[in-house]
Amino acid sequence: MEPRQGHAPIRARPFVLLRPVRGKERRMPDMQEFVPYEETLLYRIRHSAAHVMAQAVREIYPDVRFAIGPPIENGFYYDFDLGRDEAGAQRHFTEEDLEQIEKRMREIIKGKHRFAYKEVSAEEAKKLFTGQPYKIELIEGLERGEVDEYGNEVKTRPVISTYTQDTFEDLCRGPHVEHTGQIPANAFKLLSIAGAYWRGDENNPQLDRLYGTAWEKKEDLDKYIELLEEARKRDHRKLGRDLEIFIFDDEVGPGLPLWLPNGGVLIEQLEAFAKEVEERAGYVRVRTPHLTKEDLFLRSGHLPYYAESMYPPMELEGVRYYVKPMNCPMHHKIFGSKPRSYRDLPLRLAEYGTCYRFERSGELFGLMRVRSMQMNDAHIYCSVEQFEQEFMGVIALYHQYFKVFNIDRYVMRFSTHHRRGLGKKYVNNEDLWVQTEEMVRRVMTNGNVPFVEVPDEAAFYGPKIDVQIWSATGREFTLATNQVDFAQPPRFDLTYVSAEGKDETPLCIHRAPLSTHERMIGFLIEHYAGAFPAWLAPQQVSIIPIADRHLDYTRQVERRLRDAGLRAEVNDSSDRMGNKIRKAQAMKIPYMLVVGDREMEENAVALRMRSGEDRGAIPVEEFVAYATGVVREKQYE
RNA sequence: GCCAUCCUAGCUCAAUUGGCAGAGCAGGCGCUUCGUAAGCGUCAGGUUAUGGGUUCAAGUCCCAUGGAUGGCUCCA
Repeated sequence: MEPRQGHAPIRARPFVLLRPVRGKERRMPDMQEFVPYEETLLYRIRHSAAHVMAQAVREIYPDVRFAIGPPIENGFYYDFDLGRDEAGAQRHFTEEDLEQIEKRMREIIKGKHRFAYKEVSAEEAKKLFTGQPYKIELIEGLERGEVDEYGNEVKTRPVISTYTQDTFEDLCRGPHVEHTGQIPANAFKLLSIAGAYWRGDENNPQLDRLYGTAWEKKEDLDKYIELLEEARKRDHRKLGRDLEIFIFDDEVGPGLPLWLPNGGVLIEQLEAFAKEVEERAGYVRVRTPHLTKEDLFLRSGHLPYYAESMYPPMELEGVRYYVKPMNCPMHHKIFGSKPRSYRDLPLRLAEYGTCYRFERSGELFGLMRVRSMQMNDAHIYCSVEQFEQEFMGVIALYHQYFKVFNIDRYVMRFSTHHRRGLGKKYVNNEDLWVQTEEMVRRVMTNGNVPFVEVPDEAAFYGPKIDVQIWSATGREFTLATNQVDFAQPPRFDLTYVSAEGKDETPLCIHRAPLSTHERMIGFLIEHYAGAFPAWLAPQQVSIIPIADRHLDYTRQVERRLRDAGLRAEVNDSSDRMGNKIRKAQAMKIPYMLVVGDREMEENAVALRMRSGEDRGAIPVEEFVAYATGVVREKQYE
């Protein structure tokens, strides 16, 4: 996969990058780059552009109230509260405002106004920002020395400072460029208007956020715009439709994908692969229903924590049933279905389970975030002594899969609990949290697996290792997950008899290395830009007769390839050869076999690769051996 | 769910800003039988997302609903 961005200095230290500041700030780290973003010129340019934008906004909306305006990856934003109009309705920016603001920003830049730094006392600061409630709140936070502008805790009491350029003074710790003239007037652009909650809390008022991008020079801006366009072409939502992999239908409902035949092939191939790998790794397959009684989810502890993301229950003969949002409780039931001995452990129950989760409408995102999904799920029941080996076994599976898919742009995130969530987001047993987290930390460290630790991202029943990936358009998702569960086995009274003849409670590892079909395929479409390796490609071979007299022969070739297990089809349309090739290319079919008089004569086919490479005529049997080999070995050409 | 924007044929997009809904690609049919990314012709395809309103007249203006997109929030 191409680096998403190779030309901009970005934050390098994962701990800085992935600090839990939410949203856009989290990004794929580039391990090659060691200059902290905060220390780059680009950071100053973007930060300064945000201030200039704020000044321009105030000139249009004099009674605007300012929130915060930091540099971010690729640009900057500023949050504003435009107040209410005469009718009492909240005012918002319009598209025309954007143009006007951008124009005004260029004028301010031309003025070469100095950015003047000033330290102030909290008292002075509050006086300076009279009538600016958000700034006052920030100052009070700084005064108490508790939180920074994002609401994150800080250790030391910071200095309160302001920067002034031209007529505009803003609460700010910098740094900035020396004067507005150092912001390249032709290398920035305002991008969009968005709503954003004050301090990222949906219970707070929603502000108007203006996003902009800024670069050191125009060519960088142009490159960035081009990059965005390239990303759009790679977007699985576009490719999914063009390549006829899946659709969404209004009448079916949002977040409920319909898999077209091509998508069906992808699913079948992934499942066959998973089955093969899991069987070798000692998993056994189970199958469980889509529905269960409410009691099961009360027992598992899901209902009190996650009822909001579950579809509402249906009541039948006085009993409430839920569509399952996960498979674990049923697997627990299978574990508990008979007495277990330590000799049964580890027991690895696998199922590509079909789950339904109610995601709020605005949270849906193509295949990456859906309401119906099929998980590459399994639950491993093991003793504490077996934990390390089992946990590492799962990490090894990840690596095995990722190697086959050539996935290398990811971050393993160690998601731990946070004290403030105990009893709410998390099972209330801090000792067990600390203990299992230490266990995972040790296992990962011993196994030499790089990871970043992020507090307050755990599952409600235990810590986990998530594999974080980025969509073509830059959104972060958890692809695979490997979770420790110390809470559910006791809730289900799961036990096994130890060698000493005592009842012990097993640990449970929840794992989904291949994610869900939805997210995995969404990711793979973008990862391969639709050009799947042959083993996954919905159609592997397009057989192209040059003229109708070659039709019979191509049908024989088709028969031979299908017998060999290849997904091949003759293009028998009245198109000319060139157009048949063009259509096969558009569908990103790995192999095109052109057949004319010469090939027919020699029982051969002329092999054209998806890359455009012409490999010339080869015997049919040679192609069969070659293609089946590539498929068998899951090679990516 | 919240804020903003958008919704015209399967896809990509037009329609002189309130005055006869159109093109390319894709599809059907016919002709063409061709050597590595677009052969020619022809036909069909639409209650302009849905419902209501304003108007002599609505794809265009207003309201509601649905869906999508960019963010925010959320993400077991």
